[in-house]
Amino acid sequence: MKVLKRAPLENDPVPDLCRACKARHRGICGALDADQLAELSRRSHKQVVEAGKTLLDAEEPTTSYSNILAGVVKLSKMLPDGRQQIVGLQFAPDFVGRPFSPESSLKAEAVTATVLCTFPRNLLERMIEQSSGLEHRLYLQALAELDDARDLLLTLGRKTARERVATFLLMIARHTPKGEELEGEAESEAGFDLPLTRAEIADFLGLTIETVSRQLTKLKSSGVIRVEQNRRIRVPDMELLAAETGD
Amino acid sequence: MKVLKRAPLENDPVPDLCRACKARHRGICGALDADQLAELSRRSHKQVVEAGKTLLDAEEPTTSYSNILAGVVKLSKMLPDGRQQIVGLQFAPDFVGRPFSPESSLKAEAVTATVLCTFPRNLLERMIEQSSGLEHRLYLQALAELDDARDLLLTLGRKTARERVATFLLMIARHTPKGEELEGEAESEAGFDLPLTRAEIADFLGLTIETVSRQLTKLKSSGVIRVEQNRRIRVPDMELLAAETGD
DNA sequence: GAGGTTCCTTGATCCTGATCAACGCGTCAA
DNA sequence: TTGACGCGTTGATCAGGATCAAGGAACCTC
Repeated sequence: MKVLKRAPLENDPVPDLCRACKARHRGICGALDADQLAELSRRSHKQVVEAGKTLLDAEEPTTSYSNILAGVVKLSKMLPDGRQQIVGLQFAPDFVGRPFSPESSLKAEAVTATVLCTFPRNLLERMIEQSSGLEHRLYLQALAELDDARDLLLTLGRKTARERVATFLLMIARHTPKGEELEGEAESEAGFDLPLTRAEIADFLGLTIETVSRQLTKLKSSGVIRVEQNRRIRVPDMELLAAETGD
Repeated sequence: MKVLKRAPLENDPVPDLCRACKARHRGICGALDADQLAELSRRSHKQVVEAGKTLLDAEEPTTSYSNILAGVVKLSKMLPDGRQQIVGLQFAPDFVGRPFSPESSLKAEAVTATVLCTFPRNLLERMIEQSSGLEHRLYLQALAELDDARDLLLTLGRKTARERVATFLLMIARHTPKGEELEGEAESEAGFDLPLTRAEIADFLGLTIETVSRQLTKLKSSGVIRVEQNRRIRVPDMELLAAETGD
């Protein structure tokens, strides 16, 4: 769990792997030179966190950032009276954090068991100043997150409950890596597991638990999806699901 | 309207002003060295566009970016059946464009008469490669836009119609520069003009025209705001308005 | 195996905001 | 002057999704 205090090896066979987590920080490591990578490796640590673990808290000073190696992280905002909205979902190999702001205005929380490589905030911000490649990677991710957020805005502002649920299912299907799909698929049937509970899906889509549940039931009886043991979804025909999203 | 073909002057008294629009591209020019600024100036042109003018179109290849010098620009997305959602509002001195994507997934349109300084897309993308300072400025703006988008997600996902309208009014109030406020204010009364029509406010808030109109009427009869000639809003007590936003 | 807890589904009812419709007002052109 | 048009308001009604309520299934712990 703690840092590997290994000195940088000039002849390291895999010089672009973080030595702490033994993985390539896609989007981070690739932009660093050997010295920077060595320093980042020294001050990173790999951790496996369980579902529900808070990574960043709103109104709390941020002390560390992470890269997601596996798992799903939700970003959420809350109103004083407790109403909650999930404003983003992040998957490997996303970077988790809000650079250049002493505190995040949102909460980042592991949705599933999640593998992270974590490093100090001020180290990253120093490296950004040194390495324009690093900032470029982060900029590209911010632009991608902005695109995602605006897609979700369209969903929340203008789509019906059924369209929202279909949009969500399609999004998760697209984030399920090939090879992690479920077995035993007839023809080109797609299958995946939902990483979120019904309550979380509701908080993502601006709906209630009951509405999410009912819309899933309706999509099931329309033959668009099959649902097995709550979390497991099968989609006989992706086109059919896509036709339900409204766009 | 067209470019000023002036050679860079070493002893220019205001070297950080774009020579085309005679303004500082806040967020852009400040990050450039003298040569870059000269080139940008040469290939920029200042233009005044009227309300409704499209700056960027969804699914169309992007050929130019702009800085807003004055006015308001809306970013919107549309569903095939015509439902529309405004996913962002931009004010001076924002940069308008989506770097590193050949085409935008959204439409950018002037909401009011707007003054722009416009330059070719590929020039900017080349300068980003040369100047890490420039990319840093753009990254900061993208992060700010991301924060805005996520605030709006909370509004669309979890707030009531009344809260949404109050949130919108407060946002416009905050974007009205001091000094451009309306005259004749008793005590610390705030006043401003709405840059958007009711239909645009509705598209921003995920509501209908009628609901926006009714909620404005209700805020008026509650004494939170006064409305003069449709577009002019006065807020006797900002705290009272803020208390209506839900956060 | 009893009871608790979490997660999910389903039914009944309610209510917020959408929809449909009419009208007022200002502007512009014929 | 007249009518058309854009913009906004208001009223009547409707409906989609929220709320309230109950219960089932899986998984704990004791």
